[in-house]
Amino acid sequence: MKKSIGVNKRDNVKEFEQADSTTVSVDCVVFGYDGYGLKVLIMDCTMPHFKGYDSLIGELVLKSETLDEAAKRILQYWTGLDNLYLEQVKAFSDPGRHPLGRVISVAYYSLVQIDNYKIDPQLKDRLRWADVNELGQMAFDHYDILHSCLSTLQKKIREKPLGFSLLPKKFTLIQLQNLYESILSIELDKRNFRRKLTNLGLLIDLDELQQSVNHRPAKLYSFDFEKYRKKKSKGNLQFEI
Amino acid sequence: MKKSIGVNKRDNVKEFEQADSTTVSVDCVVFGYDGYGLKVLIMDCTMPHFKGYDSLIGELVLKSETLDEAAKRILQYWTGLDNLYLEQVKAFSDPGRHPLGRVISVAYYSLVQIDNYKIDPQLKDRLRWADVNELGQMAFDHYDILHSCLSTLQKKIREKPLGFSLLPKKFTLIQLQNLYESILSIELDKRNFRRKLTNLGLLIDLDELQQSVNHRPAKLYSFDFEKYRKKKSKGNLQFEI
DNA sequence: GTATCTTTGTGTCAATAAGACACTAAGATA
DNA sequence: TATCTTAGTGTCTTATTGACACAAAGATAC
Repeated sequence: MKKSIGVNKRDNVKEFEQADSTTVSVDCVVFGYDGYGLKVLIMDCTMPHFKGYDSLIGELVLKSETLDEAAKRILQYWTGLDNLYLEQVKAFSDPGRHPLGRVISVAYYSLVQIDNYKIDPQLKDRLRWADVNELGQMAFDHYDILHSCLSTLQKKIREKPLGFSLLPKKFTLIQLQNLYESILSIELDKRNFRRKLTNLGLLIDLDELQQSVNHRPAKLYSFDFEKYRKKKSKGNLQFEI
Repeated sequence: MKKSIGVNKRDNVKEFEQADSTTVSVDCVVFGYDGYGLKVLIMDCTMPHFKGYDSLIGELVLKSETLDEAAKRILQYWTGLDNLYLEQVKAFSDPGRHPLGRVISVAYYSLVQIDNYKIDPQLKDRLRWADVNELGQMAFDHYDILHSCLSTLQKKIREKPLGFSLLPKKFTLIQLQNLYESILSIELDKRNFRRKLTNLGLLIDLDELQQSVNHRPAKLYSFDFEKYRKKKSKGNLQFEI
């Protein structure tokens, strides 16, 4: 092995200027939950190579912005929503992943309260909520990106209170349980689940009942984000489901 | 909000061709453990802006390779080592992070058995093992990158058998415990730690004793990676420390 | 070869957490 | 008022975690 130069490229300003340059994009997996299953916001791809294929929401990154800022901008543009939970997952970099040339894409996922959100009418022929399990082949490597984000979500939702970003502010314990069951594809015991949740001490009992159901209405709760932050900063908390 | 175009940039070939392009690099946090503390392989930065600063091992990414390939190439170049544990952590993208222009850097960390590895004599005036805690200001945003990788390591080492990639193939239980204690900055109970490890059933008792210690020598073990893979694929395993 | 030194290696009990399990209570509707 | 549907609750068993102290093995010095 030769160390012929003894400097790495970064050290060398000239080599830097001649460096391979790349296009960078952000692709965003927008998850939503409608009470029945986990949904993803899917776009109809119009690019010639993948015309008609399902794709994620994504755009190229500008030189002047961070990736987080790009992801926020893209979400704002396509959903009109702001202040969503947003997390970087992984960079995808197969040189052949984009038919027009080298594009490295950084994947994010984000969580939306699906009930509070209506797809912009101007975009409604290009955007739809798809069931996670219904999606097969997609444009680019978006299927891989989606499933990579899904496994990250499955892991993180057990360690952090992400589930509450997918539910309405007021929710029932059964809705919460169903959410976990459908995201994790497991069954949970109702009583043990409730014991765990109430022992956490982070749910606020709103003393309100569910409306317009044709059976016994369930009690409504909300999640105490403030208390969660406090407990977490004091270090005496491990949220785990 | 205007949806004036109704297509995102990716769909549009012309816009793609005019897109902002970026330089992408990989920075690698190479962790090692010498029996006393967690070490990082540090390079002496020669770039004018950061002359003499500590930096991580990094290079620009080529157009023809994936990020994983770039990371492997960089590690191979600087350490001569191959087949190291390697994991992508996060992309760093502050537009001002590199003084020569826009460079997005993707951080990796990797694990080295420090005893099996000698720094190439040709590089030994530029490379050194530094104690994680001794490092302060570094070139670029490498201090942030280092600590981001460190927290990922701290989390992952409790869920996956990464510790064994930092130890010699034959190790004692006390070495293993010390490793966990110094990476996690916690104290562990000797008996409880051993109970947990032996209950995992993944250690091979080599029926050998430590050599050249001036006290009672400890028994040597090795980790049964094969059994780990089997158990993991059958799903009846949660490695957790 | 005996004494001393250093580090290794081991077991139990109490407290806490997790898992399994079935019926009554509440409100809606006919 | 009866019936339907879903909500909400408690106990027992088993598994896991945490706290804790001393004898055993080999190295070394005399």
